[in-house]
Amino acid sequence: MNKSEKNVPQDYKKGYPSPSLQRLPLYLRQLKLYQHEGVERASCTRIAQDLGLISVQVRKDLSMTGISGRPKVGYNIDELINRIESFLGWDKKRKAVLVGAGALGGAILGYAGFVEHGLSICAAFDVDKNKIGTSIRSCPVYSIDDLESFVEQNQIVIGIVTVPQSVAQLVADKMIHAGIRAIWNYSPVRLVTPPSVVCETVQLSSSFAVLSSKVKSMLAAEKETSSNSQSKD
Amino acid sequence: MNKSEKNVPQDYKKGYPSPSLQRLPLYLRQLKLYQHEGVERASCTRIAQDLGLISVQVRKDLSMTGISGRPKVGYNIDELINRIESFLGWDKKRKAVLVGAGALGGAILGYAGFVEHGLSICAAFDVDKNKIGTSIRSCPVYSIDDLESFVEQNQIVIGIVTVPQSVAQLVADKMIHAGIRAIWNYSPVRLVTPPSVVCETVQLSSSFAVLSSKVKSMLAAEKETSSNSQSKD
DNA sequence: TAGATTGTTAATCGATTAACAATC
DNA sequence: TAGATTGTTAATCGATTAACAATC
Repeated sequence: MNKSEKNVPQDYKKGYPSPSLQRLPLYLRQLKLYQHEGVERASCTRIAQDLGLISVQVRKDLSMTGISGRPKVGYNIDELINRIESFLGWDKKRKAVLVGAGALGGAILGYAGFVEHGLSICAAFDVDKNKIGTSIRSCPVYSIDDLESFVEQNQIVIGIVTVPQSVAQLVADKMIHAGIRAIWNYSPVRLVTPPSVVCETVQLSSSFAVLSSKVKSMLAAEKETSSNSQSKD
Repeated sequence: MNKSEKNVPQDYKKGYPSPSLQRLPLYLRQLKLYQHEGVERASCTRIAQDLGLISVQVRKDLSMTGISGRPKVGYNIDELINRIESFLGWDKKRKAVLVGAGALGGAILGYAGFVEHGLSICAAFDVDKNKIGTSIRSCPVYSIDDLESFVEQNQIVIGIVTVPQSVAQLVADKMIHAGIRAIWNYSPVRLVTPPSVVCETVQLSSSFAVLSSKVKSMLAAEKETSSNSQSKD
């Protein structure tokens, strides 16, 4: 086996359907609500109802995790939570660094939810001398020059990119060179990464595009209705 | 026509495919790069190549906007940019308010990209007395008690929810009551809204779930490879 | 003209949903 | 038992991709 990995396919295993993966956190949150209420079991019917989905979809999604439920009864909530968390690897701590200690970086550092999902952001890095040496939300901010040694010494797996787009690829390259294995990219740049490094990009504007389209359709529909039955090609 | 709107369907018009809508900002960004380079025309082949897509998909997506290109030549970049922007309504200013002036709210206020997309955040609202009266990124922060009158007086269309989940529905209700027509929800709560108010939720953890799954598959594949050909059911 | 490209219809693929047997 | 539910196979739906004619 050699390190230049020629035959690593884009999908390491077979890959699970992305829409299903994206729904898992929804289930997890809902199940924790039930747990908090002291409920012990949940059926797909109930989960689906509470999340505005249909039960067969919930069942199929949950089956990814290998859970097995009991007819008429449903799933054991504690077990289901454990299954989802271990399926996503959220039961294990994954060490991460964040590069770009601006407003967006600060928001991610401050979002407690990610900690619950096993994400442990050990340090932030920036070029701004006013930030270097300080702490943001009890996370130390270091110089970008120290990124490589920090990643190596602390066996960091995940790199979070929250820098301006002009330097996003540069930062990613530094991360890759330092031995990072996964990049969570909040910049709009399509990062180039080797096949041995996975990458997931959060497109902040894509959600706004969907909202904008809905708004436009809504306003258009209203205009049409108000100018009664006056059709316009 | 009465205000209780019984027959407003979830999809006002017919609704465009969400995956296509989400790709439009990618095209827009790439086209602006070309424009910046002084290029006048772009083909789908080129756009697709630069974005890691295939040309027929780009062509189909762009056709939503009603653009027409010239065989062998491609599309006029200026025109295409205009088409995409007007298709999404990004050529018009949409007034918005943001409720929850925390770290996430601050990041959204600071993200210049949204301004370019016609989003004009006129004011932020919070309950924290230390924040009320201040400005975040030159956006004034008011008391949540002033939300309703502000929305009415300034004809605000969009409400951005960046509050903790415990109060998300409460805030949404206030927005709806004040006359907001669209909610951009950054809380993990499934907000209940009347059919006359559109809502788009940004699930921050869904992207992390996808990344986590990729990481897990990657690590599993490596383990398998290192423990050579020792298959394990 | 030849060849690159657009625009569109048809085929394919993948995800969602329906149907139904098994089960507690 | 009857009925609600799980688990799974089949059908449907929608998005992607292939094929190809039209065009500059």
